[in-house]
Amino acid sequence: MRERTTIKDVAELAGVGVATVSRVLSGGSASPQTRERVLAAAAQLDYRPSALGRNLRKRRTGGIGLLVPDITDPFHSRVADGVLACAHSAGEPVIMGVTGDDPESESEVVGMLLEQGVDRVVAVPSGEAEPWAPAVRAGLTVVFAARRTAGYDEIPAVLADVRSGMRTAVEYLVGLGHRRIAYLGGRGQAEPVAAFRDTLTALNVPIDEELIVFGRATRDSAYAAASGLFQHRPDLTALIAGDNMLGEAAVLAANELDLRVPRDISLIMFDDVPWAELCAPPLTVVAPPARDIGYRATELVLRGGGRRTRAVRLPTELIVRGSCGPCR
Amino acid sequence: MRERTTIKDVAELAGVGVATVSRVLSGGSASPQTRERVLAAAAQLDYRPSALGRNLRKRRTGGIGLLVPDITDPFHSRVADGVLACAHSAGEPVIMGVTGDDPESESEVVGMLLEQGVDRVVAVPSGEAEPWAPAVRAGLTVVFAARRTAGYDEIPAVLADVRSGMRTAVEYLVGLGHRRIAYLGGRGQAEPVAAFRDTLTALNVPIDEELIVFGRATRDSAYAAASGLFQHRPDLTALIAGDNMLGEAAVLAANELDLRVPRDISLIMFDDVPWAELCAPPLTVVAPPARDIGYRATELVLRGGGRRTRAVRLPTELIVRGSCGPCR
DNA sequence: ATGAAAGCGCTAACAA
DNA sequence: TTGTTAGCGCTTTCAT
Repeated sequence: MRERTTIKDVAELAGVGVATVSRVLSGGSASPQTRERVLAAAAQLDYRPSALGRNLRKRRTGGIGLLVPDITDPFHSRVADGVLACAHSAGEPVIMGVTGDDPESESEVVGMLLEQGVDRVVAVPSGEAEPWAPAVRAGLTVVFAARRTAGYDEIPAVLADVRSGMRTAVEYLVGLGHRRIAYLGGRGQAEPVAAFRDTLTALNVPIDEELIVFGRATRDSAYAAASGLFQHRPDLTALIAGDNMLGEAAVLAANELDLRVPRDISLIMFDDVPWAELCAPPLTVVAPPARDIGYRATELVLRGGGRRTRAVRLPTELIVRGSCGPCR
Repeated sequence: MRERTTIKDVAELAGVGVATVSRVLSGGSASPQTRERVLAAAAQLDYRPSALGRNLRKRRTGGIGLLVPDITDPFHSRVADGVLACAHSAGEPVIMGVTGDDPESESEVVGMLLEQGVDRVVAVPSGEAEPWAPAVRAGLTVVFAARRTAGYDEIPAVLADVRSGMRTAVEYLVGLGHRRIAYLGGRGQAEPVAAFRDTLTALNVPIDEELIVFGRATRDSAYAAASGLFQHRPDLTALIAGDNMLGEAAVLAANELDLRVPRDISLIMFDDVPWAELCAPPLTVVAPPARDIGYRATELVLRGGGRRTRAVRLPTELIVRGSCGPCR
């Protein structure tokens, strides 16, 4: 790296003091003359103020931290995209880390963020509480996106309204005549299951515990769970997958077992992804506003976390395509 | 943000000078006694050295910049994942920005990186040259990933070996009896088209310029291009799509026009994505090692760009699934 | 082996 | 309006 141009160089070339340069560049008062000279010098030297020096001095690091379980997951990548977009328009750099949904790794990343002096972070948390202790102890502003973590109810969160999304989905299926509906969920997410149960109850459909199944956060585990469900319970007529990976597993398993969709089994997936339209038949989904979640979470963190905001819930949308049919 | 614990606090509590703390924490020499005391104090105060202070002092910002056109694109998200993984294991934070493949936006992001004092960047460039002028002028180490930009041949790049990938794909198709093969590419990518032409020539298949078509970087444009191709040239028997978005468009357009794959048209897509297996029929693809590209590019940038490395090409893999059949 | 002191590039008080 | 100066938290000579 070549020697960096500093404020001193600019001051020298412009024949003024460093403070004047600083003032001019941050829009402070200066005589038109001086301002001119400083600007010219800065331009000539291609000067860029060092965020390092500035932040050190201001005792606050700019920038916002972004933490997602897996950037290759289309849902999380859309959340990230929203965060990036908002941060960009606010002129804030974003420091990103992936956790793999592993609390240990999450701790590391939080530590890294702390070390970097980042004082605002948007995170899709693993759900474990411990990794966040150092962050709150250090007093940084965190906003959770898409999920929250038990024990930190005071940390604001921007979430999809899964309750209403689940209600819509289940009502749709029940309206089609289905009664033996399975829910294939991810681990550690209490809310969707609760909503699933509640809706069933509200509609007077008996809850069959065997039809509530969880996969861990790997493709194989998801596939195993879906496949197991289909094989053990051939009486099943509909399935709701809790995220796109689970949905993918369900489609794959159904294909593999020669189940016809929607004749043999109706499928609904939480999360809308490009391939949902490409499937045969195209998948009916509950679409969460992933990008908005990221965007709004970032707005919130930029505003300092919003004193009284606990959680904002963004509506989901049921997109009916071809994967659900009347109960056989 | 609460008052940060500084090296001074630790020194005070341990009853030593700040220099000693610094030394101990960075593995310098110290008497076992002192070391003990310092470590204890640091632990008690939950001290984390500020990267800000350190970097300012060392006159080099740690961290590596990452620049992709679109983080929601599965290819780029895998590249990003590779970068993140490598950076993580090297203990380097990554500052990320998206460009939307827009040179103007790219310039902005590069400027932001420069301002942050980042001195190493991995980028999937838009292809335009101007945005990179400030970066090379400032002397930062850049490594391109997946693409390069004309005019900056001295900047090392980690690429998929599209030439050989293209050769494999075309040979496979020709082996199946196809002769009217279309190529649907993205704008501004010269290499794949050239490889397409060369392979055709080498195999004595006449080149039909009408069958070489480009879409811009939007879904609509890609769809229009694919659809137009199918409609204007019903004699077409095979199509190669240059990336996953183009492939998606091709599948969609084929469905829409009731073309049966592979009976009416054989399809090969560059890039392997989860939905390729979900399609009916599953898509035959040329899989580029996206994650590796990111990983290797990061290794390279960490090594300082490798004095004499110009380009490293990683092999692709033809994955035969069900979207290609014998020529009708 | 350890501490004192000099900055790294910047901004904010304070003077002039 | 402008310049001088004192740090922000850290590492690194240079003495001790």
